[in-house]
Amino acid sequence: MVKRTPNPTLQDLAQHLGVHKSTVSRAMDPARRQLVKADLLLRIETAAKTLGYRPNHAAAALSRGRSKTIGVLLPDITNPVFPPILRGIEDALDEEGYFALLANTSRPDSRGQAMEQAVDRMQAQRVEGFLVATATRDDVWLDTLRQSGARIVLINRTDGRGHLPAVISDDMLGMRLAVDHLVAQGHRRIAHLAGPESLSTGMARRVGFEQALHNHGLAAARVVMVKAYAIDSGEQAMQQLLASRQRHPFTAIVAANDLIALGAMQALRAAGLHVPTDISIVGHNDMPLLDQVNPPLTSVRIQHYEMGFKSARLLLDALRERPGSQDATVMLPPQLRVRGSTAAPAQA
Amino acid sequence: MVKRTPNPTLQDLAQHLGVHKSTVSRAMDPARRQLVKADLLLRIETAAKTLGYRPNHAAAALSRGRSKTIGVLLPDITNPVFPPILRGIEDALDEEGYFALLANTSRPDSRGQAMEQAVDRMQAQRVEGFLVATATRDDVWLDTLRQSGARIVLINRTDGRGHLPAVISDDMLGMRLAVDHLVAQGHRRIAHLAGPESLSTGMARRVGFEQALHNHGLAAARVVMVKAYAIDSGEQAMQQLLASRQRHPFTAIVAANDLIALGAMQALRAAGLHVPTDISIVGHNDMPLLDQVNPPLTSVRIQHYEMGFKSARLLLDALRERPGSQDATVMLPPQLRVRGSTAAPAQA
DNA sequence: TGTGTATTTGCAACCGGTTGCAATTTTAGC
DNA sequence: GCTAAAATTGCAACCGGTTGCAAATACACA
Repeated sequence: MVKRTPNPTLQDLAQHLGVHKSTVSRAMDPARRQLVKADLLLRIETAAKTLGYRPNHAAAALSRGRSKTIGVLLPDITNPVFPPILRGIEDALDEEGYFALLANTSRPDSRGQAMEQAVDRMQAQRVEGFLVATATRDDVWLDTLRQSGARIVLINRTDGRGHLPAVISDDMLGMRLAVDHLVAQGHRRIAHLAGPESLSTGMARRVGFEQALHNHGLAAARVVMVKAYAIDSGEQAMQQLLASRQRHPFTAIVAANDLIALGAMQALRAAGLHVPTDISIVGHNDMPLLDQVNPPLTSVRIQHYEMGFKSARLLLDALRERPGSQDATVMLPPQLRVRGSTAAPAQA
Repeated sequence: MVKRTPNPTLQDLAQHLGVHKSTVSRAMDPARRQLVKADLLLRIETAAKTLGYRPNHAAAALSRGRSKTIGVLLPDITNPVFPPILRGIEDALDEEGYFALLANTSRPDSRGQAMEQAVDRMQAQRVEGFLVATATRDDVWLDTLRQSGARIVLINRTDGRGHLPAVISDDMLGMRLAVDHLVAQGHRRIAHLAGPESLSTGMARRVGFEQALHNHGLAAARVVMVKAYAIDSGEQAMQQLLASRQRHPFTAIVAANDLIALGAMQALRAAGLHVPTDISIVGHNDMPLLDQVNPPLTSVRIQHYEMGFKSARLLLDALRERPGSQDATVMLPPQLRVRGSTAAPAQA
C-alpha cells in the first residue's frame, strides 16, 4: 500500500525510501545521475513513478537561477509572418526543455511602453534571455537592456548599430533576386514601395533595391515610403505611385513586403489596371496563402521558420557560452518564388 | 551614494532601509499595501526605484504556489485560425499579469505523445491551468488530467462528453447561416465537405448542415468526410465529390473549414469549373486573407479572438473561484461573411 | 588485515519571497 | 495621564529543490 501524497516532493520521496533528499535530487538530474549507486537509482526511479513525483521547476528555478524560460517579443502574432517564426523558436527551445513567454507588443492602446512593460514582467519571471522581433533602427533602449546583462538575439530586424546578435534574412540578396527577375523579363522602369526607414528591413530593402537596379545600369523609377507594413498602407502608397505615373512611368513594382503588395494590387485593380499584363508586382516574405490570391503573388521567400529556429539556438548557445556563440549576425539567404503576378511588360 | 547590488532582493532593500523584509514584501503587494504606514511605503517605493529592485517571480511562485502561468495547447500556431485565438488569450492573461506557455502538439515525428509530454513539462513549470485547443471527441486522457486536479478550459473544440468547460463557436448556427444563404440564392442540391468526425467541430458542423437543410425540407446532396483540415485534403475530397457528380449532382458546397474550401476551389479550377457561376462554395472560420483569394471566399466568421479571450477569462475566474465561474460551455455566435464565392445557381 | 583512495550518501545552508503570529508603537477614549 | 483597541512592524518558518563539503562506506592493493 503506497501512500500517495497529492503532490509528492523530493522530501516525501526521500522519506519514503529512507534516504536523504539530496540523493534523490541527484538521481533526478541526468548530469549527476552517475553519482548515485545503480541499485539505489533504480529504487528511486520506481518510487518516483509509483508516487507520481513531478519535479517543481519553480523551486529549481529559484535555487539555480535558471528558469528554463525565454522571453519572445513580437509586434503581433496575428501578422502572418510571425507564426512560422514562433514555431521555429518553440521547436528549438523545446529540444532543451525551454519554454517561450510571448508578448505582443503592438497594442491598440498605449503602445509606447508595451515593450518595456512586457520586458519588466518577463524579467520578474526571470527569463534567461530575450528573442526580439520588434527592433527599430534607433532603439537605444535595447542596448541599455543588453548592457544591464540581458542576453538578446534579434530576429528579422536588426538594430541600427549592429551591437546585438541577430538572425535576419539577406535583404540585399532578396531585392537582387526580385530585380533580376523583373529585368530578365524585360522591365526597365521599376518602382519600389519601401517599408518604414525606421526599420532595418525597410532601409535594407530600399538600398538593396537601388543597388540591384544600379547593377543593371538602371535607376529606380520611383520610391515611395509606406507608413507601415499593412495592406491599407500599401494601397495608399500605390495610389500615390499611380498619381505620378505620367512623370514617373513604371511597368513593375517591388514591394517591401507582401501586405504592401496586396494593398497595391487592390489599388491597381481599383484603377482598372491588370496584374501582370499592365503592371508586374513582386512581394517580399512569401507569407502563407500567397499562392491562393489573385493573381498568385510572386514573392521573395524568406526562411521564417529557420529564422526562428536559428535565433533560439543562437540564444541557447550563448546562455551556455558554447563555442560558436560569437555575437554574430546570421544572414539567411532568401529565394524567389515566381508566381502569376509577374510577366514581361506589355510594350516590350 | 547608493550601493547598487546587481540584482537587489527584498532583503537588500530592507537592509538598506533598516526595516524587515516582510514589511517590504507587504509594501510590494498591492493587496497588502495598506498594512504599511504611508510614509514608510513611500520610502520603500523610492528606494525600490533607485536600487532598481525587480521582484523575483520564481521565488514568489514557489512560496505561494502560483506561477502566474497558463499552459496553452495548440495543434500548430502555423494554422491561420490560431494566431487570433492566441492573441485573445494573451490579452486576457496580460490583464492579470499571467503568461502563456505555448506548446504546438502536432509534431511531424512522434505526435502521439506530444501532448502528454507538453503537459508534463508544463506541470513541472507549475502552470496554474490549461487552455486546450486540441481536444478530440474520444479523449479520455483530458478527463484524467482534469480529475487529477488540473484546471482546464477547452477552446474551439469540445471533448465528447462535455465534462469540461469550453468556449466554442456555435457550429449549428454557423451551418444554418451558410445553408440559409445558399438556399436563399436558389440552391437546392448542396453537398458538404465534412471535417473529421473525431473532432467535435467536424461532427457538429455535419449535423448542423444536415439539420439546416432539413429545416428547408431538403436533404444533403452528398457528404464527404475529409481526412484533415488541410488544403490538400480538401482538394482530394473535392475530387471524390466531382467523380460522383452524375449520381449526386450539386450546385453548391459547404466546407467544414476554409482550408478545405480552398482545396476544393483548386480542384474545381482544375476540373474547369468556375466559382461561383458553376458551383458556389462557402467556407468556415473566415481566416485572414480570405478576402484576397480568387474569388473572395464566402465564409462563416467565427469569433477567434473572443474565443481566446473568453476562454482565458473563464480559466482565470475559475482559478479564483469567482462567481460566474460555473463549468459552463460558452457558445459564441458566428456570422456569415458573404463574398464572391457564392451566387445563384446557373440553371435557376 | 591494514591503509589509502574512490564512491556514495548525508548535512545544512541557500535561492528570494510569503505569511501567521507575536511584539511594538499609535491612536482613541475617558 | 492612563488603558484598551487599532495600526505597524518584526520574527521565523516555510515553499521545494540545489550544491559544496564532510562523513561514511566500498574497493584496491600491499
